[in-house]
Amino acid sequence: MGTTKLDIHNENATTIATIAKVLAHPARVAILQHISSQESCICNDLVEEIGLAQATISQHLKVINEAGLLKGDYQGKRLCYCLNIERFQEFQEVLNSFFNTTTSKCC
Amino acid sequence: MGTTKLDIHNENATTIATIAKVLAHPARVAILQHISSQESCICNDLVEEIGLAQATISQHLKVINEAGLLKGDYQGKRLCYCLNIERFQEFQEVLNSFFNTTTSKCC
DNA sequence: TCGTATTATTGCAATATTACGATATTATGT
DNA sequence: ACATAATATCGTAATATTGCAATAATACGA
Repeated sequence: MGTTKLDIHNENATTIATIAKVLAHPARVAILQHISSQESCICNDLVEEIGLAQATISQHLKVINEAGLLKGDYQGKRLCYCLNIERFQEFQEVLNSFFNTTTSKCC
Repeated sequence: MGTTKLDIHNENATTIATIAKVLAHPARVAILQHISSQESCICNDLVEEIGLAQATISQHLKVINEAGLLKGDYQGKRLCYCLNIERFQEFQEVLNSFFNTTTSKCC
């Protein structure tokens, strides 16, 4: 008991849920916004900006990265994560497709 | 430890995360899709459709309802939940606003 | 190569979520 | 009011997520 029954749901619903899950934590949303606002992203800045421990930020970044939302590159001594805007737009399209095909014919 | 530090994040990020959280489970996405596809929604149908126990469906419905996504109304003997399309579109707008203001200037 | 600075990983603790059976509640028809 | 059908809530168990300190790994400059 307690395990999410991913297998019983249709692929579309699972895809949408997976995407939404990445955005389902304010720290990750804030990280994405911060990355977006910078020319380059330095984790240490994030620690100050978001107000969580370095280890926690690193974990959230991992989730974001595993979702394909980061393009990693090194800049000088510091690791630079950048937003994978193509993948990000893909997220937007999937969600918009869900919103646009979900209507109300009742009440 | 372990508690989500909601308070430290900006209101915007928290709003987006809260909305995303509702969609972050395939059962809830599937429920929304099913409600959308029907003229009326009966929980018992959902149990068959989604493949989860009645109690579990009821719990997910509660989450969806507390997010303001349902307009409840009774139809005969059976409780009829309908999609609150205005609120649903609000969700879409909030997420789109996030997507549209999050860009990439790096890499 | 060595020291330093930065990021990732590990280990652990606490809270949150998910799921379901059992039970309570509620609405409807008789 | 009573029986029935449908939905909500409670209690419990299991998994998932979040968070951080400590530690490991990595990149860079001297």
